[in-house]
Amino acid sequence: MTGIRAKARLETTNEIKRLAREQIASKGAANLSLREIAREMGLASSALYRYFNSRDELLTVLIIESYDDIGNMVERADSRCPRNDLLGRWRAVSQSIRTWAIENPSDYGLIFGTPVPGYEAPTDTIAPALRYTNVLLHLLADAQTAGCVPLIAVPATKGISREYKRVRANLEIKLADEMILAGLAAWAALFGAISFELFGHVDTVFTDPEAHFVAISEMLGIQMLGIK
Amino acid sequence: MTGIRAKARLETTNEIKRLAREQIASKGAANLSLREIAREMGLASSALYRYFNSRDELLTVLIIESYDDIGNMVERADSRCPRNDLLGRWRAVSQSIRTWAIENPSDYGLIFGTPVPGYEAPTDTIAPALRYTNVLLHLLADAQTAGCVPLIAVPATKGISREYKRVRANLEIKLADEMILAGLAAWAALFGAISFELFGHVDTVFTDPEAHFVAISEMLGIQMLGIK
DNA sequence: TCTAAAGCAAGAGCAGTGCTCACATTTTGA
DNA sequence: TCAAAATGTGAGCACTGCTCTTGCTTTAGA
Repeated sequence: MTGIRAKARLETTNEIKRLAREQIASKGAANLSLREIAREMGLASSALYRYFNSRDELLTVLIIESYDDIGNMVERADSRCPRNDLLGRWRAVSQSIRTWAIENPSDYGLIFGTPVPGYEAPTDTIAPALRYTNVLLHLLADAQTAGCVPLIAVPATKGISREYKRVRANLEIKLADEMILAGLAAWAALFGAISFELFGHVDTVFTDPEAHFVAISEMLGIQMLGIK
Repeated sequence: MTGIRAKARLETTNEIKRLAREQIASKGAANLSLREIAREMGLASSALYRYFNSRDELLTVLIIESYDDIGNMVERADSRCPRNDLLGRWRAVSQSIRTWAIENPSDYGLIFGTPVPGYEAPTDTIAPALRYTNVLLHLLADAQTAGCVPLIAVPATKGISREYKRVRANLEIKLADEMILAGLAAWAALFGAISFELFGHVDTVFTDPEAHFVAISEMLGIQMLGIK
């Protein structure tokens, strides 16, 4: 039997992660201190290295868990809506992304903020990071199937059709040019708005950032799904 | 005469800032090390504190300079256009922001990326941070005066009119609700698109990110200025 | 059941960080 | 000329991540 020790190891590992999350929430990911965790647990700092090889490894584990978290969240938000209620699905998806971002600001910063030079996100993070994007892609595909046409057409600029042909090839979903443009623009606006809010560029302007976010999301949905 | 010393002080200050920018570009703002700067300059680390009271103060100065830099750029781009060529001004403004971001990626990251943990932006940064935003605001005001109405109206969501009333009061420019929403949404989309491009979220998809950016900007201009 | 191996914890130690302070030295301006 | 202000030094404090040796305890196999 691998009894006592295995169980203790699991508990210790979880306790480390729990305290790490607490620290990240209160003082930011960059100020995560292994020594402080050890102190709080009544351990020698060196003992932690039996459980995580480095500070970065601990961070990576937490990040992956978060990615799966947002993936789950977005997928569930989407699937709770009737499949033909496209605007409702868009609302649910955009709202769930913002909620997650606000609840996990440091994770959001790690994913969508300034890349840390030298820190290479391990390949383990790529797959979970794509889950929420796929939700949008399927939403766009369903919209196109339902006959939706974005309100604003693709402006005639050189090179665009060639670029979007490449996108279509990569994505394996045959989206029209205007749908690609509308989708990417909405995506950019969504994360732009969240970044502004989270990184403190609008906090002097708004008292109720959620109301503003909802309005933006609403507008994007109308444009993207071609609702008049 | 305040000769030799004043000149030397200016040179030393500039050298510190130069090396700091170098470090930020290569290792990220979070890993900016005053001791390393001192080492590279052949100074005692304590000597740097004659020029900047703290690491945070150095960061603040760099941030303010960056804000002024982008502010200048955007203001000049705008002023080079005929005042009544609204779409032309929007094109110039959005294009100049992207250009600046690409030419100064680490400065862009410093301002619009993940905030440096523990760093609290002092009030000195507010004024320069508003310069580039004011350009957009005046553009919106001119558009409204010219009779432009955004293509997509404000969706009826609770709290929005109250929020935008506050915005109007703060900004001293009487913009209609739909103009505020359209402007802020365009603003968010712009910086969202640039962040995606700069922080490496689309580099596997596009070979010509500029073409895509122009298309987005074009679409936003049409929506915002109500061009049919 | 006894024993060798593997797992775990401790504590000293290294190299790094921001920052302070007492102390010299140099330049300035009255 | 001479005191005051500006500048640079080096030691030192409290903190960090991480390594390594040492000793103890649980585990698994003969």
